[in-house]
Amino acid sequence: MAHSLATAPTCSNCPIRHRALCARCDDDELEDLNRIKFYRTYKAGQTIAMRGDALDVVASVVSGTATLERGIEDGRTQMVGLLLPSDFIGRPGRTTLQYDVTAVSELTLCCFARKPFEALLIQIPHLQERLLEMALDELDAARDWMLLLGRKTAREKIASLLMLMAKRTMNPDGEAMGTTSRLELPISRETMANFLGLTIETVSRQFTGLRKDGVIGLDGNRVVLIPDLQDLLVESGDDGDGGPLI
Amino acid sequence: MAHSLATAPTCSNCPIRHRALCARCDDDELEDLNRIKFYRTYKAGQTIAMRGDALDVVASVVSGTATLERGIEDGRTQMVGLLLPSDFIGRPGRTTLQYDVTAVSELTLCCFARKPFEALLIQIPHLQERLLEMALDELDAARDWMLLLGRKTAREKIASLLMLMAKRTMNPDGEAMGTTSRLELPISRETMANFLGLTIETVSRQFTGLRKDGVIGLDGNRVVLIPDLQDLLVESGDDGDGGPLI
DNA sequence: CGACCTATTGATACGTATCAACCCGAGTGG
DNA sequence: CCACTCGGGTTGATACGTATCAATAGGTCG
Repeated sequence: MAHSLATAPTCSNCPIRHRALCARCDDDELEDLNRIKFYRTYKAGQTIAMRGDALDVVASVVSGTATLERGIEDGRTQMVGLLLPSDFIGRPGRTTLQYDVTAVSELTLCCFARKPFEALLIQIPHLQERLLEMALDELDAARDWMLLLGRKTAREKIASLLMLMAKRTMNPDGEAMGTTSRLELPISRETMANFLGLTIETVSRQFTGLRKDGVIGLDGNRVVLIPDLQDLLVESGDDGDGGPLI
Repeated sequence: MAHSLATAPTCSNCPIRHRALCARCDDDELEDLNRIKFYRTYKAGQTIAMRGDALDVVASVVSGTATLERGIEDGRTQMVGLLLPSDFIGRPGRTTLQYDVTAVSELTLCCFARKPFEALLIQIPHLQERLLEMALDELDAARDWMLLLGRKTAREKIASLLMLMAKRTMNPDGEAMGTTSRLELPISRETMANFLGLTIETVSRQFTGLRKDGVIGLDGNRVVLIPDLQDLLVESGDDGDGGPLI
């Protein structure tokens, strides 16, 4: 299971201080959170919690990547969320978990017991405001994903996923047009397939298709080279105007 | 465009008083909301707002049905939300709309100008709490829909949609097992197709398939008879345990 | 009555799933 | 050091499900 970190970093130099749940909190409020927080770490591939489990802690992702998944009996599963640093796990007012949560890389969580957390939520409006904002952002992302799942072709799905990761990974204006971007994939082909509502084989075929057409280059299994982001954007089926896929 | 109601009903006998945004508000808080609210009505088929429009009002659905849709240039569209009475339109802190909103039946909205609404949101914690709860519920619904779009067959999709509507429409324990349930569809085949990520033809074929197999009966285009809800549940691919699709 | 809209049904095409073989790099143990 | 295995990935042949194109039916409205 999870083991605690040797030393608990302080909130003030926390890497997700300004993007996570606590983004709007002032120093006093941060101190309230600090008193009840504790860390947990997980290894890649480890199950964090399963659907139906009692939900007695909520947490923020500090570092690493986790997935939210939903499945049916016969084995089919669909990923419904990708949790990156600063994302939040759990929901106040609900006592059981709705999804399977899995670490896909080494993962560190900043945890709070649910009861005291809910108390703080009432006490600190900044917390509630930020949580609302984050929930609405996730809702937008989920809805964009619905368009992808319902209406896009396999090739468009892959291109969309690559665009999504590229936008999140790369420095905002780092790679200008003309420059080849280098994208390190944080997830396996199987995870991508679950994310996109495809099979592993189809994912693999689309990768080779995009490579043969010169849209991307491959350097091993986990590195994608993107000569021209605009080309990839066209393949994704999205229009440029701050379209879907935040 | 929209025309105002002749008389503005009072909040206290509002049909969505206890399920909408204002569910947790006490009488004083309700009065604050009441002062800034106004009604708008739309006809079936009418466009309420389009993606990119300035979002200067937010609203609750009082009666009728509306849809939230997202599209790509080439004409493909995917419905990302079905708005029923008590559901909320718009989000605080954002000034432009992300989706196309359309009335699919005669529709009445209880509207608030965004600015004064955001002020009330800070002033009335009950409002913020409820909005958070509703956003998280919608997020769960969106994620369940992702499983449907990504992994279910056409037949399962139709069965799931019918189960969803049946659960929302029928009185909780009204139709017990053994009784044939009667379900009036609020949406056309085309709307269903957009919702499920299918074409009209496929929707139609699945309806006749389910009918030939005795899972449902059809009485005209808009009425479905369900001899045994359990049979339909099996077809939907969901397990019984308070599964997906609220 | 004809025009029109929604829904149904049929024939066929196409995209992705499925089943199966193979490749490759990393461990592992003889 | 090499043979072995194992997991992840790629590639191929084929099946199946849904989209597409096209024609028809039924209802409503002018």
